[in-house]
Amino acid sequence: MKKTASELNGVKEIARRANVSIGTVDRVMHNRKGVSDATRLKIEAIIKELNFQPNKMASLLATRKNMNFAVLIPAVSEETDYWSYPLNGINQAAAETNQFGVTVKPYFYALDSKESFNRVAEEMLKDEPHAVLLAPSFVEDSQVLAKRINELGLPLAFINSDLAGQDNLTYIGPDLYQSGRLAAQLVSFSLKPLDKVLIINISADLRNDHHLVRKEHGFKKFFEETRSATHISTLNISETKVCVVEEALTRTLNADNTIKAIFVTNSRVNIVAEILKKHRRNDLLVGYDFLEKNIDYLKSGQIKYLICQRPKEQGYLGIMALYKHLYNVSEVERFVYMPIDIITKENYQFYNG
Amino acid sequence: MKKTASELNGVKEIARRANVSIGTVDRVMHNRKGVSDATRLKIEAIIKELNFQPNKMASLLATRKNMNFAVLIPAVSEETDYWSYPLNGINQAAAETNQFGVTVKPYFYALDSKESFNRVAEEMLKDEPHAVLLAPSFVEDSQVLAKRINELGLPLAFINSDLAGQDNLTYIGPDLYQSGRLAAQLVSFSLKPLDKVLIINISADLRNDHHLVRKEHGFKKFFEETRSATHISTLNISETKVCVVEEALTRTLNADNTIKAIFVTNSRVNIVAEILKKHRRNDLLVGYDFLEKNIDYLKSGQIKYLICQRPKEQGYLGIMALYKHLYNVSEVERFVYMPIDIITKENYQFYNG
DNA sequence: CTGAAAGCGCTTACAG
DNA sequence: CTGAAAGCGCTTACAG
Repeated sequence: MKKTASELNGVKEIARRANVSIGTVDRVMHNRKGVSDATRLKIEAIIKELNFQPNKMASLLATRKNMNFAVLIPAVSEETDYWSYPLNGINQAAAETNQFGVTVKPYFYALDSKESFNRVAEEMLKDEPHAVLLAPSFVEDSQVLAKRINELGLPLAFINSDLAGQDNLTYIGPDLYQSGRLAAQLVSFSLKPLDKVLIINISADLRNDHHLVRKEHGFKKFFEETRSATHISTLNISETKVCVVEEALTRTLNADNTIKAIFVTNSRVNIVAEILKKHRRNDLLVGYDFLEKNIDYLKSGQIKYLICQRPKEQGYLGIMALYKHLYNVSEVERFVYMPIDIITKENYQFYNG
Repeated sequence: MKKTASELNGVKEIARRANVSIGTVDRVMHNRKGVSDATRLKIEAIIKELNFQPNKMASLLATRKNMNFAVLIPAVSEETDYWSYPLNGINQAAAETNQFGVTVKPYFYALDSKESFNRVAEEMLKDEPHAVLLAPSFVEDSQVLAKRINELGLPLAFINSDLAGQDNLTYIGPDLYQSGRLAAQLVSFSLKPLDKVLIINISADLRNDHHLVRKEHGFKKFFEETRSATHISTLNISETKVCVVEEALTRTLNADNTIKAIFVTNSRVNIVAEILKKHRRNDLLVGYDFLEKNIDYLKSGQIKYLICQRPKEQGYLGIMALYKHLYNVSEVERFVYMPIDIITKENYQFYNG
């Protein structure tokens, strides 16, 4: 059944009105060269007049576009299953974009090894992806990598932590300062007048872990601004072994028995929980991340609050950002800050990570 | 450029292997009748062997499927902008599914009028939608409507509150009992030994507002289970006017000056906040929902915690569920419980509603 | 019960 | 610089 001229759809209708072939319309739509200014202008005017949006599905079908996205993130380790959550989100996005020809390939590096990071990055680049999702660790090495990716003209999305001065498409992750403030507020709600607060930073590489510093800063700032007289001290521990943490922590707690609340600036809060439990203490303990170990202590009451920043959603949104950019679905925001979630014993069941 | 026989794609390859035409393959794929058992079996075997998934985009393009989804939700009112959040989510989903031929049309009813609910429902049915997203109010009227929608064979998704015994595709919303428990836990973290707690239910239709009952129940249960000696009383107020609430509240608070914490079981917590502010009280106040008025009192410190259940995401997921079902994208879960979010002065900025 | 052909709306060589 | 034709993978009448 033929259509009357006036009810043609899409490119055909435009071609009819402009008195050209659909091939030429296509050329103008995609700013390809080889079209006279006169026809180009004429066609552009008609496109504008009709507010024409090309049919994405037809276009995808005709191009049989196939894109592979590389994902460079830490491997799930013995110590932490944190990275399984972003990976879940990434896989979900992969499943949803698969029908549009997207293939997602993850490359895992060891969180404690620069060598592994660089080796795996090389591997990834060799596979010539069309876009990269990166969780940057090792600031300098990540910067070098980001530069190379930029030079290749590939869209680059960061999750989990940002890298200043890079030409990346988007950053999707937490606002660390504000999460520290939130932790402080939660502590403040339960604190009695003379209680003291202890901040604990646990990291094998304290100097380079600017994450912890930003959280600590937010935490302290909250108490400053509320003109609280609460005494706050900081304990830095540069090893992640339980016995080392235990020794340092015990010494500190024994020296001052008015410490009633403890803020651990990362997911290692479970180490502190284990120690407090052993010593039958019941301090107000606040830490980070929806890890199995941490949830266990949440259930037992040893940890009161966990602060989480939707790691799964970060992964999901990271892939979707690349997809939306490359398939012209919509504009992508340069900064996407995750909501800061508070998890307790009474709501962890419904949290998806 | 012709392909060699062995690298045909999709239906063509299957047709070639089965020695039939692609039309017949299509019939089998969609379980249409008019195919001999022999050919059907042969084709099904090949489909299985190849693990063949038809190309969605091609299929969509060929069918030029156009679907209109009806959305029946309360209108945003003077009193509350709550329903603007689900609507945002719905609009976002509408934008994303639009390219697949989905049109979403919202129908708004007045939250306080059964008559309006039923009138607007009729309007909606007259437009003959292909699927319905419903936020049920007025239990009985909603049940009647749900039955009719079922009889029409239309997929039906509920958001915000469930309706028992209906043949709906999915329910996406909160677990009210658990949110009450969470409120109790938050209160308990700040409570001193002899402090008393007041629960306030404010609703023009207290008897039918089973929402409030479930939250209250969860709240009390938490204290029971933790074998707390905390005294908890309930104040029911069947009018939503500030002066009425003020009178009842003032009387209660004057009668017992050991009340230090107040749990308002719905979004009307801002009314209580206003009154407490006027009386220069600083009780620990916990309530529901990310409304502008509530956020204002969160900022001023009058409200300590707001419990929210992602209204925007409920709307978004509701539309996506209908879409996934009708376009065979994936299975839809029968129950989707939202995470229970805790909002305070220090994290509301990053909450999207 | 089955096949051949036209079509969905866009893209891509190819020819001129 | 431009057009005609074939094709993406699936669906839909129509004919037999």
